[in-house]
Amino acid sequence: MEMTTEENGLKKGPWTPEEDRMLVDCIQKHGHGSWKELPKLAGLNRCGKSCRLRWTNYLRPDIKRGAFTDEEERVIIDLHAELGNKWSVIASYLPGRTDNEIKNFWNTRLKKKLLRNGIDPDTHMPRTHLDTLLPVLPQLLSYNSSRNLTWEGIVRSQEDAARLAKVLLVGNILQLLNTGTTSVLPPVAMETFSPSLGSAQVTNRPPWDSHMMGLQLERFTQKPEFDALTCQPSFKDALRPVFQNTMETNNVMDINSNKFGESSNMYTDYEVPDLISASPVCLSTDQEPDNFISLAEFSNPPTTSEALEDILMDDEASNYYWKRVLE
DNA sequence: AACGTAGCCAACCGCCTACAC
DNA sequence: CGTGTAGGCGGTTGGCTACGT
Repeated sequence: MEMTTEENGLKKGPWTPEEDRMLVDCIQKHGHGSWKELPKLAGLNRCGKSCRLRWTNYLRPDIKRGAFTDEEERVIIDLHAELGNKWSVIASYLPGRTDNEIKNFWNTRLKKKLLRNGIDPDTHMPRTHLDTLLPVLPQLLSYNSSRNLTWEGIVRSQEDAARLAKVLLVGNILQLLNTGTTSVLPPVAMETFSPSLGSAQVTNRPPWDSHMMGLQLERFTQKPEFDALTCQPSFKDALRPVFQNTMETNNVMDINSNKFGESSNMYTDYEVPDLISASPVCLSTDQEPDNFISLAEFSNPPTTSEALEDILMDDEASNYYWKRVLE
């Protein structure tokens, strides 16, 4: 690898084992009180900043090497949802991991994983339905066009479309209640609709990771009786029965508490699922990518998407709640 | 075998903040 | 209070490697 040298004569680029040894020796002898003075003390032709970075990100004895565990992954996702790109703060919750390492892990893997799961990595909220549906549109089209649709099939597709519209609307209502903005992706797996849509090999997941779902529900339940935007009675009353069970059974983070991270089990109370397969018919076990999760994982513990499914699948209940919502 | 591409990660860059003077 | 400097932080780059064509 080519060695680069700055105009001031200081070396840049990758560190050699010899340089590493000199730096470690020096810090063990003298500590690193002044990073500016350290290179001279160590006999290194590097700037203090470079030495500090090398030490903190690579040579420090308490650095934890190796792949991130699932637990660490969950912590990072949840902390990022709370803190954003505060890598140094996030690193403080993960002993032995550096901010740089976490940042790289986030940018190269977690971000993509969340995107695949339909979650916007910046907001930790579901991506827009267009973002989500467009990638699978060709599959949906090719699947349906590959069949000779009978009238029954056509009607079925219409039903699918109606169900999809309902899901989108529920998602938008939820987001409106929570953030005052709309545009949200369909929060349930495609197989919810019908086999005609469910056969598409699409990366589905619950609408939000469990943690965020907890926040959503918490906010949801703490909404004032009247909607702040419309000064009308909130939709929550109409929807509350649907979520009651979920709210009672799920552990949710107390967003009013500043004790984030103090609970020893707060990261084990829920799972951040990966992806679920769109259709057991379509995907055999050995075909499933490792980032897919089973439907069983998806449905336990109960989530809002289950509640949504209840709305959608139970026609009587559906009619009742939708009547309430639309009134 | 050669080439192209994507993923990964160490290291650098530039900006911000705290602090000393 | 203004200025200079060191340290810290997040964003970005560039090289290495693995994999696909």
